[in-house]
Amino acid sequence: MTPTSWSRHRLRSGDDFRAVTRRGVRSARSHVVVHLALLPQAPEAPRVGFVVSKKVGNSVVRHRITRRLRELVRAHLDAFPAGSTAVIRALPGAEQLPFADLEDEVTGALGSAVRKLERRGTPSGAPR
RNA sequence: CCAGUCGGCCGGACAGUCGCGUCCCCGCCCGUCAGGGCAGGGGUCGAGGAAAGUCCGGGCUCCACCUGGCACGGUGGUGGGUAACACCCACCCGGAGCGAUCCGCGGGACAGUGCCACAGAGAGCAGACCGCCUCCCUCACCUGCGGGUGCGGGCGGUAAGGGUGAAAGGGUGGUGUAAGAGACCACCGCGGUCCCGGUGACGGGACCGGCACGGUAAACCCCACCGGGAGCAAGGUCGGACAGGGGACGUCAGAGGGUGCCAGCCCGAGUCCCCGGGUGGACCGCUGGAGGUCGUCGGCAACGGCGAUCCGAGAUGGAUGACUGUCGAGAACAGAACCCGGCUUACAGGUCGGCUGGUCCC
RNA sequence: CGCUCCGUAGCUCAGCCCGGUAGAGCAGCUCCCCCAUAAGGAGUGGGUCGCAGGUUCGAAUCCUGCCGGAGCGU
Repeated sequence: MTPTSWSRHRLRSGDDFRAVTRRGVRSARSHVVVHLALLPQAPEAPRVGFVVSKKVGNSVVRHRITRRLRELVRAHLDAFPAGSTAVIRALPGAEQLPFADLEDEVTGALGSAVRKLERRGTPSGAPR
C-alpha cells in the first residue's frame, strides 16, 4: 500500500454523517458501532468519520478514544471496500478497553457490516 | 527523631520504529509573468498547574464616541502594590490555638421604617408570676402592756434571688437600706474632653460623666467610592449565489439612534416588521507579550527601576496516538480556541525549605 | 462566547419575595361498603428541602462556592 494522506479519508460534513447513519448498514459490538454505506457521488478512496459523544467521558477521554480509533483505522484501511463511507461510534466504557481489544471489536464489526452490505446487493443510499 | 504549621517546585523519564499539525529548506507539478499547488525528502517546534468552572478585572475591536441627575449593580478596617480588580503585601481590630500560625462580606443601628416566633409577668421610651420588705384590716396566740408572732386579705416599695428565653436596660465585690437599687465607693466595661505616638486604621495616658443608647443592615435603607454597551461567531478584506413582494413611520417643523428613564449634546435619510428566496467559502485578526530567566539597585513585603539574554502551540470536524525496551515503575485531576492578571473548584505520588511545640545527645 | 431558569414525599407541584408550623393532588398501607372487583367513604405512614460553608437566637427561605438537569441568543 502506497503511503497516502490521512486527510483524503476524513469525513467532515454533517450531511455525510447523517446519510451514513440513516441509510447504511449497522453492526455493533459492546463498546463500538460501525455504520457503513455506499453513497452516490462518493470518491474512490474509502472515507471514515468518528462519533464520540459527551456521554462517553470528558474531553481528555473523548480525544484519546478518537485518536485510538483513527490509528487503528489507518492500519486497516484496506479492509474498507472501495468507494464506501463509514462512521464509527464509540460507546461508554470504550476508554477502559486495551488497544488490542478495541482493534478486535472494530475489525469484527466492520467485517459483519461488509457482509451485510454485500447481502443487500444494490448500492444503498438510492433515493426513495 | 516525633507531632504540627506555612510556603515553593515536579506532575513519570530516556531510547527506537510507524503516524499527525505549524513553520522553514529541498524536490516535483501548474502558469507568459505575478504566483499557486503537492500524497515525496530533511529539519524545527508542538497543551496545563489547573488549559476546567466562567466568578471578577483589564487589553483589543466595533457601536453616529459617551456629559449631568435618577434608577440599577458592585465594592466596604487602614496604608501600599498594580493596567485594573472582588486580587496581592504590610499593619490595625476581633476571635481560635501553649505556640508557629490560622479565620473574619471588618462602614453606619442617637436619619428613618420593619422584625425579634415559641416560652415568659414583661421583648423596646419594657415588666411584679413566685419571692423579699414597710404600712393598714380581720382573726388566733403570747405578753414584762411598749409590743411581738402566725394564717388570710389589701395599698404600695423593690430588679438582689428563682423561673422563661438567643437576648431581661452594665459586670464583680463592698457600703448602704425596711427590703433594695450607680443611691454611693473600688476595679473592669461604656461615653466624652484633652495630651502623647502613628501617613492612617488605631494604640497609650490623664481627667470628667455616673449608666442614659439590646440585637438584626448576607431586612429595607443611609454614607463613601467604582461601573457607557456589546463581544474574536468582535471586526475587516476577497470571492460566490439569489427574486422579489407587502406593510408602518419619516426625509430638516426630521422617523430613528447614541442598549433602563429624564435633560443636555451629537449623528441622521432612511429605519423597523411580515412572507418568500439565496449563501453558509477563503484569508486577515492569530499570537512577541502588563512575556520568561539571570544579575543588580530601591522597598519589611507585594512590587518596581536598570542591564543582559531567550522565543516556548496557533488548530478551524479542530493536531500528541500505536508498539517495544530500560529505570527505587506501571499510579491523580485533566486538553489551548483572541490574549493577559486573579479567584474558585478537582488532584495519585514525590521533593525542598522556613518556623513552632515536645523528647534525646553533645 | 454570552446568558436564563429549575433541583422540596415514589410522581407532578405549592411554600422562598417579607426567615420560626414543610403542605396539596395522585400513588402506597389499614379499615368500611360489596358475593367479588372498580368506584366511593374513613384513617394513616412517608421528605438529608441537590451538596458544603457562612449570616442570624433560629435558614427550604438570605449570602457565597460547588454538583446535576433543561432552555435561549449569536
